Amino acid sequence: MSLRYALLGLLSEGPASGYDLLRTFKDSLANVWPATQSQMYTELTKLADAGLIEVSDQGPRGRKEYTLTPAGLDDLRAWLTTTSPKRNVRNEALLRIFFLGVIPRDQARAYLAGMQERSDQAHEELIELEHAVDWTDSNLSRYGRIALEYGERITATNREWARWALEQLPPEEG
Amino acid sequence: MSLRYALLGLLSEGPASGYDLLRTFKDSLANVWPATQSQMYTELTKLADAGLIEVSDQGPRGRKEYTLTPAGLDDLRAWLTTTSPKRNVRNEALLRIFFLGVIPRDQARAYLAGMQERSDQAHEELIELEHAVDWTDSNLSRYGRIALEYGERITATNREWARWALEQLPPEEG
DNA sequence: TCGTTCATGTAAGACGTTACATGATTGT
DNA sequence: ACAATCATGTAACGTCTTACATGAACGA
Repeated sequence: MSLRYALLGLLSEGPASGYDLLRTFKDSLANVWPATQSQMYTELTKLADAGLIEVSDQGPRGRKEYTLTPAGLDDLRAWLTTTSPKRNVRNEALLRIFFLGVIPRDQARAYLAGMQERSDQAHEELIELEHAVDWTDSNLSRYGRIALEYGERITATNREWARWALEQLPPEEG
Repeated sequence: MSLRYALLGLLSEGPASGYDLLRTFKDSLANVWPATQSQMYTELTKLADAGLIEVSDQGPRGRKEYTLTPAGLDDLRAWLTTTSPKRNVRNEALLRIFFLGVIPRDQARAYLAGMQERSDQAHEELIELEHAVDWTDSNLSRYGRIALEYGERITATNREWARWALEQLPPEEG
C-alpha cells in the first residue's frame, strides 16, 4: 500500500501527471520507496477508479493531469495518523555477511571493502543531492530535508561500520 | 533470489529440516531478510528440484532433513563473489516523513516520537539478543556477531536522528 | 487423554520487476 | 527531417503475504 500513499502524498502538493510524478520520484521518494514507471501508471489508474484522485486536465500526447480528491486527502491523513509503519528490514548486503565464512578470508574482506566503497558513494550522492535540490518552503521540501538528513546519517553509519568490520577480519598471514 | 541464498547459507553450516530452519531464522536472518513459513517450505522444494539441496534423512511426522549439495555450495559461493547486492532502500517509516505537512504539527511530532520510541525498543531488543545468543565459534556466529553490531549502530543512529528531527519541529505556540 | 509442539504443505491475491509496445510533440 | 523527449499503457513472471489445511508425536 505504500506506493499508493506515496502518490497521494505527492499529489497533496498539487496536480501532476504520471510523467511529472515519475520525475519527482526520481530525486526524492525513490530513495525511500523505489517504483517503476509501469507500477506507477497502474497504481494511478487504480487510485482514479477508487475516487482518491481524479483527472483534472488533459494535455498533449494523452497527458492526464491528476488532482487529489477530498476522499484521497482523508485517506492519506488516516494512513499517517491511524496506522503504523511496517519495520523494513530487508537488507541483501547484510544478509550476505552471515555467509562470508564459506569464501576465503581475502574475498570476504573484498566484499566488506566493496560495502565500504558503496556507502561512501551513497553518502556523497546524498550530499550532492542536498546541494542540488531547490529547497523551497513547501511541506515536501521541509520534511524532505529531514528525510535527507536521515539518509546522510545512515550512510555515514554504514561507512563507519564497514571500516570496523574490516578491522574485525584481519588479513590472514600466508 | 535472496531467500534462496539465505537457505543455502544456513544449510552450509549443516543439515537441517524446514522446521529447524524456520526457528534458526527467527533469531538471526529474520532481522535482515524476513520470510514466512509458507515461503520457506515452497523454496526448499524448489531448491531440492534444482539439485542445490537434497533430502538426506527422514524423521518422524514427515520430517525431511536437507543437506547442501556441492552444486548448492558452488551456487552460494558464486552469489557471494560474482554478484553484487541490490541496495535496499524501502523504508515506510521514512516515506511517511515526506508527508507530515498534511497533518497538524502536534500529530507530526507524535509520529516522530513514535519513531523514536520504536528505535529505542529495537535497539534494546538487539542488545538483549546479543546477550541471549550462544556465541559459538561457527562461521554463522562470527559473522552474525558482525551483522548484529550493524543493527545496533543503525538503531542507535535512528534514535538520535528522531531526537534531532523533533528538535527541528518545535511545538506550535497556541 | 489431551494440549502443545513438531512438521509440512497448498491456494489466492497483492505487490514488484522486466520487457514490450505505441505514438505524439518539440526543438534543431 | 530527425532525434530527443514527452506520455501512457499492457503482459508475463517472480516474490511475498495471508489464510487455510492436515496430521503425527510427545509429555504431563
